[in-house]
Amino acid sequence: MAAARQGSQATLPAVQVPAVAVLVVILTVVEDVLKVLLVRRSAEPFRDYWSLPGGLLALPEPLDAAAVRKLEEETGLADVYLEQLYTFCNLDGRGSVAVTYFALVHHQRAKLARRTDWQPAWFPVAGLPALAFQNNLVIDYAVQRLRAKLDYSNVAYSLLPEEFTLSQLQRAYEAILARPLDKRNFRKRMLSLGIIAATGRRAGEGRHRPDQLYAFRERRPIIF
Amino acid sequence: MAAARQGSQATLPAVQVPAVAVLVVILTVVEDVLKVLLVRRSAEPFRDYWSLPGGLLALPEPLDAAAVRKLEEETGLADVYLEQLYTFCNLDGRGSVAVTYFALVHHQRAKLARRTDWQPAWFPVAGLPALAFQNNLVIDYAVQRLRAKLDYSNVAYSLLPEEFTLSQLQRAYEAILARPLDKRNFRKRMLSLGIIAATGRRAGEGRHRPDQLYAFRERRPIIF
DNA sequence: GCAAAAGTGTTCTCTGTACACCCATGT
DNA sequence: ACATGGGTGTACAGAGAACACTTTTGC
Repeated sequence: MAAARQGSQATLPAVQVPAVAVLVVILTVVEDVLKVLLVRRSAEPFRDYWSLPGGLLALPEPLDAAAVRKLEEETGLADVYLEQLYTFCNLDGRGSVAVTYFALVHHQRAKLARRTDWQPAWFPVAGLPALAFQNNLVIDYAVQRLRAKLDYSNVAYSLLPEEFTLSQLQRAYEAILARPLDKRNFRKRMLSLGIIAATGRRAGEGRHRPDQLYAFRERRPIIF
Repeated sequence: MAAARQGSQATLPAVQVPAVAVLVVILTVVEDVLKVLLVRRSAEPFRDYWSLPGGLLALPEPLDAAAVRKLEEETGLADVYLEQLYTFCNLDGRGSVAVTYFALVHHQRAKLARRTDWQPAWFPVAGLPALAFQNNLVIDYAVQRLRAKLDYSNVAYSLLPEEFTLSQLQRAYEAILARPLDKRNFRKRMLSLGIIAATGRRAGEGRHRPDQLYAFRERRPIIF
């Protein structure tokens, strides 16, 4: 590979050295619907389009740190599941490199930034409008990855409150996978994996039998 | 994320805008040993250390194209399995972003570039010396990914010749996984997956019973 | 005939899936 | 009493893992 001749900065630096963007797909489940956090662009290009939160990487900040910071700026959260997703090329049609991440947050803990410009908001993943910079591609990829990961990891811990009922957990899974799950099989599997444990407390809400509360044994990523 | 103020290019461009490197982990199996292609560096930093082939991304070349080109430059091969691996940050201690790929080649088809400098060579993955730019990390990651993928995809097609025996295939799997496999279970699984088919020809080599030759039905990536 | 590698089946365990009814509470 | 959601068990099918001997060839 020819080294990018960085000595000759004068001529066309934007054409020789690609810009590096960091994008974060922040997902949550609100009322049994999988949603993604988007910000409304207040500048060109794509002014007034919605897009994923992110921006150009400025040294000396490391990639992961930039993703964590962006997540924190939009939601106020730092201690959530976050992983690198994929690195896209030329989403903007100008040769930039976009390193993408995806994060899972509990929507009640997330306090969305309040701004006059670049305001963030939650959007149902199903039925998104066309987004800036082909961000739809990135979101599809993130959802695909999340669906796969639900099956062999405990990442859902990052979507739910500390304590939750098995029904809540199941509804979160169903919202993400977009298909119904069998109640008995779901409970059997969750319990046999040993990743959750009953807390002993009960949630008595609604006019029905009160239900057992559970918590994840580990609030950090575990691969089965 | 603060936009990297690209207007002020004059001062310290190398500090503000990260360099983007593309690295390719080219793996093969030679005589039942998993090997990786490394090139001997002929310039600072890390002169005379071995490192993964790669270089800085120069626009307008897209990321994937750079990886394909690099692979072709080193091995002469273009039609092999190649996928993006992960994007590392700061492997060089100077804040660069390294987008890494991994490729699988059949070592007899690969014609290594012959040069006086930056000469490539195959190295057994087990027992590598310390490489330039923490490249050992990248190789470990690639091997991990390859091991996982063997289990649920047909990527091995890219490691073997057009026709091969089931014993050859099994030895390739064993070399990569670094553990012995049961012959009967291996054959049963490979055949029941329907990804390979007997060609009808036999390989009569050596002083033993001649064996059936097989070929992958599809020489392109398939996920089970 | 012997050395070398090819080829071949059965059993068991575990996991995933399909499936329907009773229970505890609030109103 | 009834409406609402919580909670529970069994049976079947398919996949993976363990395991040993016979066959065909070259020498």
